[in-house]
Amino acid sequence: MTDDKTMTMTTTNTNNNYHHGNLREELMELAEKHLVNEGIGELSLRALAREIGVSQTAPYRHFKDKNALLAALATEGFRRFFEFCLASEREPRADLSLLYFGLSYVQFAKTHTEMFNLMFGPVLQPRNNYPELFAAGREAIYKVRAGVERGFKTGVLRELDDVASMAHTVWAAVHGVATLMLDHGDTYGYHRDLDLQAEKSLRMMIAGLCTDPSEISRLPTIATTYPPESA
Amino acid sequence: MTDDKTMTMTTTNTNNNYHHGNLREELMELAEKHLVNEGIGELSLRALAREIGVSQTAPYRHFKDKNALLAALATEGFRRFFEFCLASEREPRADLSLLYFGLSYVQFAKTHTEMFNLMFGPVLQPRNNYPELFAAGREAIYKVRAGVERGFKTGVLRELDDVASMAHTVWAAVHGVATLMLDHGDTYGYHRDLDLQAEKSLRMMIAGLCTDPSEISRLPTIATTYPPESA
DNA sequence: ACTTGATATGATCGCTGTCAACATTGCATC
DNA sequence: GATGCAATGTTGACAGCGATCATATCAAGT
Repeated sequence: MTDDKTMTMTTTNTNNNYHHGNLREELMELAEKHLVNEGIGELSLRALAREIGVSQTAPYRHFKDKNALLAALATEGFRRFFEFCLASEREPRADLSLLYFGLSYVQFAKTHTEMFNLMFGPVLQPRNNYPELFAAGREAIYKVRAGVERGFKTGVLRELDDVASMAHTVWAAVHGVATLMLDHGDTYGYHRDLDLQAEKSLRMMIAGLCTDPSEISRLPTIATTYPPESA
Repeated sequence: MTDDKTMTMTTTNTNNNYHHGNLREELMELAEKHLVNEGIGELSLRALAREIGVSQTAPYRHFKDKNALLAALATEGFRRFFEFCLASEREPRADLSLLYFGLSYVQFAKTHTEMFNLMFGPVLQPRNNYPELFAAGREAIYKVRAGVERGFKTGVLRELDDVASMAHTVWAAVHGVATLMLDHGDTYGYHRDLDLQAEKSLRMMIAGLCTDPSEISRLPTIATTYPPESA
């Protein structure tokens, strides 16, 4: 659309039109904007280059191919996601912490849908070629694992199985609620409060893993007000 | 590859090379084959037409665009899936029936990965333009709903919430286990038995919704032998 | 001043979905 | 049996895409 090549530069720019000087970052920024607005299907390296005002092959100096850019984007997305979850990690009660993590997960999926699909969907699978992205995914799992371990130590979680297995279960519950909301939101859809439903499902499943299930049902639903205020 | 236009015809063919006579069905069959073997990314209408030996725009006589063919494919996929779940519906105990449904779901996702992603993934979303596909999705939900209702009537499921809400929860659990297996199989991956893990997670979550949780843990794991023999 | 390495360019290939105009066929109707 | 029409398939073209190549330009270190 905007066909101007007028100084879209940001930093490290020595006012030179041949070398852009900051292409990689700018590509990432713009790519994310397009990802958010138009979705992954409409994201094209050529369009990005065109919009930035650079030749269509310039991006290939910074990313081996399209997927490499997407992988970098997804890795950055995980960084955002971890910030997004900080509040839930601060909760001292392990069962509530897991619930809050789940709510964060669902909220993130809802507010960053395309990014979520990119991070957790099948596009960048398998992850052999993206070690950073792979590591980010593992880090996410370890967060749940830590929550489960804490739940064991404090006695709020039933030790139905080993830590890894129960962490997998919690993750599956959380992941299921989130993806179901995205992938089948309109199948359930209309006239149903999906946020509230998501929270109810999360509570039911997590409560089933707790020594005192009633505890997690005690406090009022907070789907609409979560996360507290940060992020 | 095979550049021959030599009699790939099947039925209703009056030995005429201009009108193929059975193009729609043949497109679907071949498309599914490609979907299974190469994945959705490599599926191209042109390639299909080429392979069948018909002009590259012929498919558009039968499908408005590529997504329309994918939608038809997904709808057919649901039909297969329902057959795949028949055994689980025959189980009289509601809790076990839900567990078996979950196992079917996971097995289907594992053995028909690309189809599963097409059916339940974000590619064909929203479903406003695919009423048949939409209806198929609803039908799937109703099956879970029926299982939950049965669980209520026979008293094996705790009435933690209304039928719709608990059906959503069960579906989320099942969906989560399956998609987690696909989307993050290699993140968890290596040296873990994903089938067994999936079953364990399903059991834990469903047991949490049962009046007698121990019951569902009693019988031995069957992940590797499910479904029984049919399909 | 000269080399070197990083970066951007333009041309090009093969692929895709889609469209408009045209050709062929089968079937229903006269 | 001839005619007309709707369904079906063809031809040719267009624009957009990812990707690769040899080449041009620049910045910085020697």
